[in-house]
Amino acid sequence: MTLDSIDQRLLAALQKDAHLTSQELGEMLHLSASQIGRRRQRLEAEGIIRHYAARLNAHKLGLTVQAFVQVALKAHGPENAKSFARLIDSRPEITGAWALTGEADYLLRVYAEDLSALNSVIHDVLLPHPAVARVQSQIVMDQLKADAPLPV
Amino acid sequence: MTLDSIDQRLLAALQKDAHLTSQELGEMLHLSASQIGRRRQRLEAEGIIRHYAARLNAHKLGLTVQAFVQVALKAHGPENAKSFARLIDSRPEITGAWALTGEADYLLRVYAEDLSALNSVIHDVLLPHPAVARVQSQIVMDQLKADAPLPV
DNA sequence: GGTGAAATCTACCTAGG
DNA sequence: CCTAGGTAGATTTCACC
Repeated sequence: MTLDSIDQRLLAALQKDAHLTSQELGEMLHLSASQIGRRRQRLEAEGIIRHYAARLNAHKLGLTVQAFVQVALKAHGPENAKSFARLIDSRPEITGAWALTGEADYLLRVYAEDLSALNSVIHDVLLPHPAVARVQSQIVMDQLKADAPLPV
Repeated sequence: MTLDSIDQRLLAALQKDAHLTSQELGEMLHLSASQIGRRRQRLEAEGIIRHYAARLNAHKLGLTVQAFVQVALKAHGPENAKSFARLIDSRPEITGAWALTGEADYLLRVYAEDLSALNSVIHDVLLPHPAVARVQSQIVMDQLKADAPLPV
């Protein structure tokens, strides 16, 4: 359960490149490949490593517009919240959604092919939903850092 | 360069689980393992697949607080922006940073062990920086969706 | 689309503190 | 008793056909 310094460096390395072999990791961390494999299995079994994922280049997929959308709901009841959560789940272009403290209820991270597609998400998906009171979107002009590894 | 339906399903699958073997993917997509391997290599070479990364459980790492911080800079010059970008780069607890249209200049995604650690980032890291005019933080109360796969 | 050599993973075994 | 290192069989990848 407790992570020693080798676990921490192992997690840092696997967050940068999940395809590093136990051999390579062993050389980096001065440990045998078999021990690396055992530690990795333990970290997976404990759920500290949730899964391994391919990271794609959004621009090369044609997703040239990225935006954050703040959404306020009409009433703060569990009914509205559940209905809104189902909407979020159903839209693949919404890749992140968080309930926040403060004035706006939710923050959404949205990818779109162009500005018109982004506006379509706002006007044809979010605003027509009965639980949604108002939305405000801000377009990403520059991405200084994105989905960086968690500090370990 | 252009993606057919198999490429799209391949990318969707690899975003969910980067450790799927060519054999398994071939069975899912009704294609031979060698063809899957070739397509994967092509997608990597074209940069559509940027890399493979382990995804960790923030809570199990002790990072129980997550927040979004809006930052306004004092002046809109390249000097201030560069200096601020260096600050962002140097802080591992800031895992995302975007320059946005609208009133606030930047949106930061921050992980911290507790509220006091989050406040330390705001008061000891961000506010003392000469380029920073003001910050406003909103804590994540509920994560409906996080780092979902890109739509392909 | 298929094949085979090389690399990799994983379960098991042994040694040392 | 727990952690580290080594080994063999099964699996996977990848260059070639």
